[in-house]
Amino acid sequence: MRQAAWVARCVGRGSVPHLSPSDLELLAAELSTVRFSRGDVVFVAGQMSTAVWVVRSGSIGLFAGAGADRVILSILRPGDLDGDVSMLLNMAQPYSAEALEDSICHRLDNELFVKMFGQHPELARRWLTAVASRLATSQQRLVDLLGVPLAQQVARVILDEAVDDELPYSQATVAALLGARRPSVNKVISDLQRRGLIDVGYRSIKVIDAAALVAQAGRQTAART
Amino acid sequence: MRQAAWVARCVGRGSVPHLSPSDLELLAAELSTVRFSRGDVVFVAGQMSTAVWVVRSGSIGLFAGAGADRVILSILRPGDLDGDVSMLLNMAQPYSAEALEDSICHRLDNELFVKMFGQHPELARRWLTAVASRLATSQQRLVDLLGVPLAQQVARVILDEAVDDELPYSQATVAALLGARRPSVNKVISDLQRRGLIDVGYRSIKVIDAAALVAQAGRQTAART
DNA sequence: TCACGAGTGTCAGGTCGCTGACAAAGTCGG
DNA sequence: CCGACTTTGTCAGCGACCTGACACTCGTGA
Repeated sequence: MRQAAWVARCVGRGSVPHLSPSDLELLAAELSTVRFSRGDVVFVAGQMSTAVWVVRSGSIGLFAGAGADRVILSILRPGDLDGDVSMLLNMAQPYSAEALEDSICHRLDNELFVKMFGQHPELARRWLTAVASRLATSQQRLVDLLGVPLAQQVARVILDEAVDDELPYSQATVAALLGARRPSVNKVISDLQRRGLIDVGYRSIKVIDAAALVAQAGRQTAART
Repeated sequence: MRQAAWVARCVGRGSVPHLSPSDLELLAAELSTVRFSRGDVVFVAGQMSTAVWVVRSGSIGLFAGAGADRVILSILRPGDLDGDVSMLLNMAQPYSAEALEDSICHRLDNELFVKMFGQHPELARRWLTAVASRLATSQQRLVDLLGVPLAQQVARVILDEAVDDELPYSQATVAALLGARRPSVNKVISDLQRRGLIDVGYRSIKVIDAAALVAQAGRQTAART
């Protein structure tokens, strides 16, 4: 029950509208909760999606490619959902999903998801907002990576992905986020540590001097013609 | 009138549902048509979006960054729409839009757009599909660019953006699509031409041997764990 | 039809990031 | 508390891509 309310809150972050008690019952009936340990696979690329996932805690990485060229498209955090797009477009999952930390997710069967959002326009609107927000994020990622030296890419990804000024991922994970190689990323990270901008631990990066990191990231504030 | 029907067809490509005659009247009342010459600016990054644009003909490039680091996030083609995301998220335009060819666009004021889609659920659903489709495309672009050698990136972009086996853009534009520099891209293109895969002209690339280009692009067919 | 701007072709030199490898340090289950 | 595994730190060599430049060709508008 409480889970259903939480899902309703999270779809379309920041918005406030609630579900009615009857909605909650409807949701809770089909809503299942699944725990994943770090490294567990949530779904695999190439399969048709049968359910929509909502992250409750932890973080889930979306992986594309294989072997050394495996790349992380995005990291899902609590409140994020996935599987809806490939369901909507009736396509196979274009990426695999894997827990980057011990995580808890909710699973909604496709049919239920569609029914729910078909019946409740204001919920559908928040869904639309959620998808739009992911699109904006994905495009921002393109801007952050295209034609930018690795030192800046690393700074940007640290700033973007850090929660409470901490990044609980291995440097190999950071490299996969950038489509770069671990030794190259390590060189940048070591340099940032020596300069006192971050603190590096085992599978952990902590932000010490956020302002300096922002300078390092060197984002354009405005894009002039 | 005919314009309004066209917009209804295009939102959410491939779907067939029509608007009712009254919808058409409603749309046509506020729908304006604007012509752009190559190089004309449609909207500028940093501004709040006041309207949603639908491309009727030609192509519109979405640019981020400034000067030599200007990068193309996406190329809008007939049927594509833009401006809706930043309206929905109530944010400033994160990129500028500029005509890459002589183009014709339709403009819908935000208010009308919201009203239309609020009143017509099946239209709203196709809008959702359109946004989801753009998200999938944006993510595919990340996969196509991250950690991939330039020779493959160029082949992929030619295959993806070509219409009728032709790409009517300058090599500088192709370079901006990749976040790479023109001389580097030119080297790859010259090589492809020498090998007979493409034909290069003034502001034009034609695909000759699509199969060989696909091989050159070297995309992973499936992503294994 | 001529001049100018836009686009293409090319190059030498420099730098950045990759390759492949190895040692050292941290973590965790048994 | 030990051994296996994961993660970090580092390096030399190399290749890919960038920098900045210049000549040449193609359109286009006066």
